[in-house]
Amino acid sequence: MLKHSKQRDAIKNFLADRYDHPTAETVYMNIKKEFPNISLGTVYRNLSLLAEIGEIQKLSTGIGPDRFDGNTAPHYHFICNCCGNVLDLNVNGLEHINILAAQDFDGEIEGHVTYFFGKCPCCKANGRAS
Amino acid sequence: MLKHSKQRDAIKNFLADRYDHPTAETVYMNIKKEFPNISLGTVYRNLSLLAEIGEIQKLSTGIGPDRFDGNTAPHYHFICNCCGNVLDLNVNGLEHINILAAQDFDGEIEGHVTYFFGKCPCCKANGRAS
DNA sequence: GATTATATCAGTAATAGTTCTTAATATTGG
DNA sequence: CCAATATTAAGAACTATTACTGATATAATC
Repeated sequence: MLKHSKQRDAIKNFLADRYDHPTAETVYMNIKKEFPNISLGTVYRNLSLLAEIGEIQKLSTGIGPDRFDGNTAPHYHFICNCCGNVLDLNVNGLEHINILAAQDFDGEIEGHVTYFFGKCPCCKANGRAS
Repeated sequence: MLKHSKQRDAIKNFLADRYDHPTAETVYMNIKKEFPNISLGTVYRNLSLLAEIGEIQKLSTGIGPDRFDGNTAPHYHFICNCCGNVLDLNVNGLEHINILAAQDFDGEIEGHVTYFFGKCPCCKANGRAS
């Protein structure tokens, strides 16, 4: 049974307003402005809980700490090899790749996770190296 | 300047013979049979080094520790939601998804990482739940 | 509204996975 | 063979995350 909590609300609302996929640490630092006594453990617990019930998305990019996304609409993510920023990426026509994957596979494909890597618009414009 | 090392060779050869994507810990346990004094740090350092120069692949699935794959030929990976095993998956027609991703994107897509999730053939056959 | 059950909390300790440091050893170019 | 230096083993340190604790907040029941 799930009880209401101000801390959890604040975490969810904070993520809903951002598009930069903050880490647990960043969420913690920011929620602290509103709840000076909140603990990092509470932030982690609620982020995990929210991700589990599908109200936020957890991004495990393999580079640094996990990141969180308040946007639950289906979309993909791009990670800049150069500056490390994580950007939203709308990619059409990728829905079918589960079917492609299932072609020669005896198990059951239920979903996939894809991260794109490269140079973000900013780093590309400034000629920075990957 | 890269010097030759027996330990690194052993790690690379070990991975070349396996198709189960072992973790650093598993590599360590096995190499220990041949080099009883090898240290876990050495295993980690060489795995990172080998991945960096492209002689093995590092898999950061977001679930548990990183895994390593001696097969450098392009292929995808499947993670069983049920038993956690990581399987190789050959998926045709996925080469173009970088182009799809680049469509509405001002940066530069250099690559992607995709993990498929679901029920492996074994868990499916045994009717296990995800 | 008071009572009760329990989910959540803050604070902190503990863990997992990985990287770093150090002094000794192994490899290679000259 | 010798000097230069990459690599090693051992263990400390570090980062990210989870677990434990007793206290507090929330919601259901009386």
